[in-house]
Amino acid sequence: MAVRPARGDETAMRVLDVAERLVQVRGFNGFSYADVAAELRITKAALHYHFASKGELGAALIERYCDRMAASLAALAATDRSAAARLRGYAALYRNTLREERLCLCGMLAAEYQTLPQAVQSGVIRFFTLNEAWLAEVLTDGAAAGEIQLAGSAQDAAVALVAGLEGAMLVTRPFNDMARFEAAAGPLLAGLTGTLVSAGD
Amino acid sequence: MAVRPARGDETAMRVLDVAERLVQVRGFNGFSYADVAAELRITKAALHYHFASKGELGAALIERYCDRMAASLAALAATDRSAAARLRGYAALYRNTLREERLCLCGMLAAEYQTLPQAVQSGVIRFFTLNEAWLAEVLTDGAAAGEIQLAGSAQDAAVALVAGLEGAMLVTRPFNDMARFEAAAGPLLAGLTGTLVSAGD
DNA sequence: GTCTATACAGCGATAGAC
DNA sequence: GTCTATCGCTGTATAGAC
Repeated sequence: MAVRPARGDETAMRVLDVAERLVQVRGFNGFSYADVAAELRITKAALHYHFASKGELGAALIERYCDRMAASLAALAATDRSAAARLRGYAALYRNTLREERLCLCGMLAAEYQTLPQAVQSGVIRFFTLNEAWLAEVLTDGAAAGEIQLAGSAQDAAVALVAGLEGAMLVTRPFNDMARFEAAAGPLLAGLTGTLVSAGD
Repeated sequence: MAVRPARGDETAMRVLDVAERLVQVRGFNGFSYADVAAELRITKAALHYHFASKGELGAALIERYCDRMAASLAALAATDRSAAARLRGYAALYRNTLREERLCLCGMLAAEYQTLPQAVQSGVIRFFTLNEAWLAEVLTDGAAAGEIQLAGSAQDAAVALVAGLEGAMLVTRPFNDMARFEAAAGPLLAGLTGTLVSAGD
């Protein structure tokens, strides 16, 4: 089974759905094939048919996650005209994930990074690089249009944004209180756009 | 064995040293009694004498970590006169941890939160609360002295600071490049103090 | 593509000797 | 306080029937 299962492979997709949620909630070292199999009412052996090893499953998870994120970013760029609106839309992706009591898949995997199979590690790197590249472009455009005030490079600001949002999810979930996320995420955008952004924007 | 071992219990302290590093590097679900025992050249059974269960070990880890953090914060408050200097000192605590390729103990545990024994979960909450209370006081004092510009409440700014620093560690370690940490952490302080803070300050 | 059955290592934890 | 020995369970992974 390839890292990227065929789009029509319904069982493989269901496996990815369940495993993705389990990683986002419990971590890569906090779930097992047995957990996925039980939820789908199939056997562990059937799982291994679709994803021979846990590392392969992890790599496929990131692959799909990156694809979907790239699609979300493309949609954001197509919808929102202003850089500030694109950034608010970007933050909303994190907010919506946290609302389901999940962390970002790759934020979770970043914590467990030192224990991950090599293919999963490089996927994590790819995800962050992808995000920062998109953000840096939005920030560069916004700065050129006078919408965004950059203190340093656009790339550095992109890194700071991703770090801030990942951190906001991380320290919010134990308290189960979205107000903490807003307190942590708000200043990230406010500092760039020079505006106060209220919760839910 | 109590959650807080006697200060003179040398073996227990060595166990905590090793376990702490293992959790910070690999996570609570990424290390085992066997790992600790092998490193200390004792048996798993001896470990269980000092910490009957893994949950008890985890609780003791946080207990000591909170004590040490409280001591560091008290030392910072005693040394640095300005609020900005205290905040820089606070950020340096995170930087120094990351330099050893470790995450914050409780940042790591926050990622794994949903899988942790209850006693460990409440310890994580306690750690963040402790940090935010200290930061909120520094920020309040700094605002009163005109050193700090707060857009919202001091408590919200404290939450944002902790989130930003935890996130900076999280997204830096996979890249093994401290420049990423500086890019992510710099704006956190700059936004409060109105100054650009260069790496290493 | 899914099953039963199983291999084999590792896990947290305990009993009891010293 | 540390040991040997072991328990019961779960982990990932595989073989081979259907």
